Amino acid sequence: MKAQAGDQLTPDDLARTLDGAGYRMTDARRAVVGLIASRDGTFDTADLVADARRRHVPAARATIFRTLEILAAIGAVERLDLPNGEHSYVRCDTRRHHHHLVCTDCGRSVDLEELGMATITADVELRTGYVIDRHRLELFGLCPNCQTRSPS
Amino acid sequence: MKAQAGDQLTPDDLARTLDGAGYRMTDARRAVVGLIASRDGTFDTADLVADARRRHVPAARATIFRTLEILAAIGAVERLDLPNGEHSYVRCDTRRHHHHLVCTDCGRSVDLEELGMATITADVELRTGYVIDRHRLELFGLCPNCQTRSPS
DNA sequence: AGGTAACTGAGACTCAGTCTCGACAATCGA
DNA sequence: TCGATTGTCGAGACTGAGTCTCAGTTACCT
Repeated sequence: MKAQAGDQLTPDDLARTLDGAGYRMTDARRAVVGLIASRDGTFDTADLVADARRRHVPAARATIFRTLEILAAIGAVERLDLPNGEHSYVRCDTRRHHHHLVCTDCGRSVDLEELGMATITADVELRTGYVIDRHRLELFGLCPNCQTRSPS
Repeated sequence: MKAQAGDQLTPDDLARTLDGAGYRMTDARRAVVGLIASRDGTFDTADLVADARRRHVPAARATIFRTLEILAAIGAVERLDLPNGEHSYVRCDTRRHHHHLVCTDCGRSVDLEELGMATITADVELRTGYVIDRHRLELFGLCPNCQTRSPS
């Protein structure tokens, strides 16, 4: 795993993206972005709220929700639905269309581009007559680390 | 689409399945199954609760939640996460592994089997070292009906 | 520097989903 | 057929994620 927090979603990288999308760069948003950047794998809003309190970061609960919404809108973060029904978020290391492969043990996630879904959706459109305009694909399993650690 | 309510999830078909899985067949469950059978496309718990009240069906809110949980466990129903973040359910017309193609307009859904995901997950396993044990794939678009009705 | 619209924090609010618990009923063995 | 057992039910309290409101603050444009 050489993907340290850093290739994406550094505070100033984000600042530029936010700015480009017409959002203001505020202390609170910088703070939330900082919290996310220091997170590894999937996280949920409760995690961030707890982090904020623990580290005395100035970001109220509502602000964390609002900021996540914006980050999701600009594709810096994505909302996942875990197999157990819970919601969580992941940082996205690319802004292009992609999918996530999530470790069900440690929550660490890998971005996957170009999985050949276009072929599949085209085929389904032919078979069903639907016009498909979006899909959700999430893969779950054990990362190499957790495979060795928990030999179940 | 010739899949009328009926090839699956008729009350007595369900009764057999429930029984086979060690669950009791009760009036309340029969009632909930009836509500679901008369539903078309995706629906959520609020829909069923409203249906139950309207039709004076004896099934309390908690019971509807509990029954849906069981039906999901035996694969008669599946929980979806709509693009807008809401949860909903669909009847499953097959008990085998499959995916859903949902119309974002009317909510009608088609079951899709065998989309070639095995190839994709095998490829991803090779590339990432993860062991993938489950995935979630949902397709969204407009059904043939809604395409002609809403030419947006 | 000043004006303005966007943003923030605090906390009230909503509502899906869960839990509790006493009453009830499906199933099984006799 | 009749209890006993144990799963299930209804009603309503409870929980917690997510939203909303509103008065005060702040980033940004000029």
